[in-house]
Amino acid sequence: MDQNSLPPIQTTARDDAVLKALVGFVRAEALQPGERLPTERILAERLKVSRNTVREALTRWEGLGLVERRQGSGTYLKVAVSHDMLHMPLTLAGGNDFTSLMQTMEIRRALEAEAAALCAERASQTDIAEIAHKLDVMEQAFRTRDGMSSEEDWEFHQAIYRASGNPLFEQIIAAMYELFHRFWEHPLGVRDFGHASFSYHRTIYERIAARDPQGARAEALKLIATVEDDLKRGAAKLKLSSQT
Amino acid sequence: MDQNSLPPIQTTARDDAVLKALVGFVRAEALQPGERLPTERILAERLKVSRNTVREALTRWEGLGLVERRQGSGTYLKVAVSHDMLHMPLTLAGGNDFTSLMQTMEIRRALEAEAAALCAERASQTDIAEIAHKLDVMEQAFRTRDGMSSEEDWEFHQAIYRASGNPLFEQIIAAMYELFHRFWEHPLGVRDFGHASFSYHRTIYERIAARDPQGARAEALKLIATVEDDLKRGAAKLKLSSQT
DNA sequence: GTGCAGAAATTGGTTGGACCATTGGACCAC
DNA sequence: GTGGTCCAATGGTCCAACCAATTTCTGCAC
Repeated sequence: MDQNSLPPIQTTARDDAVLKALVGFVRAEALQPGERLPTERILAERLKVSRNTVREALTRWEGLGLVERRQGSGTYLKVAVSHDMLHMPLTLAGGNDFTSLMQTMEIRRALEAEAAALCAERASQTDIAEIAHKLDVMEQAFRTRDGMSSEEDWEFHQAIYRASGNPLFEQIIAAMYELFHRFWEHPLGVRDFGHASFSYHRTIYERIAARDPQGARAEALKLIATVEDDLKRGAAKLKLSSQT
Repeated sequence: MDQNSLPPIQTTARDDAVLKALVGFVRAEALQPGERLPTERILAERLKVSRNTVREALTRWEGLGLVERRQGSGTYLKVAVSHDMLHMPLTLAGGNDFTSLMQTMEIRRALEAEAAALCAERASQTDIAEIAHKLDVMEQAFRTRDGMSSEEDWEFHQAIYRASGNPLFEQIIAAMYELFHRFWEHPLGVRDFGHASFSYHRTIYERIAARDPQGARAEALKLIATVEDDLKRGAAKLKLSSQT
């Protein structure tokens, strides 16, 4: 017998109903990320539920990163929402040692290479222009500030993930990046980090623009390899003892 | 100056504090997944916060899938928690359709290949024996039940992820796999699925046992490719219209 | 008019208390 | 045993008020 043919009955789903209504509202008003949603009090009144229920629903959305709440200001949409969204919350048992750091780099290596290849296959001309622009900005920042271009660097990579046509790349690598940063800016410092990988950004871009998936993948792998080397060298220099 | 050395002061973070305390409680009591947490009323009293605040905190955990609430019964732990968890809520626009499924397959392709390669490099003899065992079980199940070996199949892959030495592979792919199943068992049915990919399991194992990272990666890619083909064919057969 | 300090309104965060709906066990009649 | 009934425990919802951060308005000094 198929278990799915007899799903458990849903007796109460107030807050789910609130979220559904909210999705409808966002659609109807064509709200964009960054815009403010109605007040909790207004929502409660309009939807004929208690403010408490509204808050539980919004808390869930906040936990999923869909909205941001600012006390005294309001609740703001962070990403586009739709009624057929699928949530896949994933919690990682992150460590703070060097081993964990290298583990995030292994994930990033796999995804970065694939994203670059897919991007070379599927990016539109607009996408490529956007990537080129981010590259220019990054190189400019790199020269004027001599190496301190982590923010612009990141934006360049994000543009590639977006152009890959698969939003999961950006989401997963962003999580890795956060884990990465927790460790990296602190014990290692930013110093001359990034010099070695600099030139590969342009070569990746060139392979993408040339519609060469395998080339893009190869260049991305080279870039990640230099980053990993930098990390290993930095960690060795600091005599980190956690690499068991 | 390092921004991390001067974190913004948290004047209100009651519910975060509640969750932190709860992590401590789970650790102290060595609670296992499936066990029941204290009641909301008790938590509120013990932590000297209002029950509403406790509820907001638990709502967040529930949204992240860490905990399950059953009215009239209690709140139950679903997964192991720790204080250095990293939450990575992934959101797919497009829900239950074929596009989302293919997007998860792209992620899996990237990670599966990397995991197989790392496994070939780093697996211990014990790991390899374990993988061989899972492979035998799977092949046995495949022959006796003629294709219905999804459970054993999955265990084989998990053994590889574990032997890669990086737990992130298993965690991330597991999330993808869950979505995969939700779609695959229901609209597509299990039918003759898996026949095409069957032989690659053994070839992957052979490359791993031979310590051949590139070979293992190549075989893993072939396996994923056949799975993707199967999915496309199955979806086409069902005349799914969501592949825009 | 301009600029700025302080008041007032707005908005999310928290509290405490009440009641409802579901669950699961205890108890009872048969 | 079987089936039902009752009851206490527990999560779900509601209300009304107040706190804290933010934004907006107001009015005064210049």
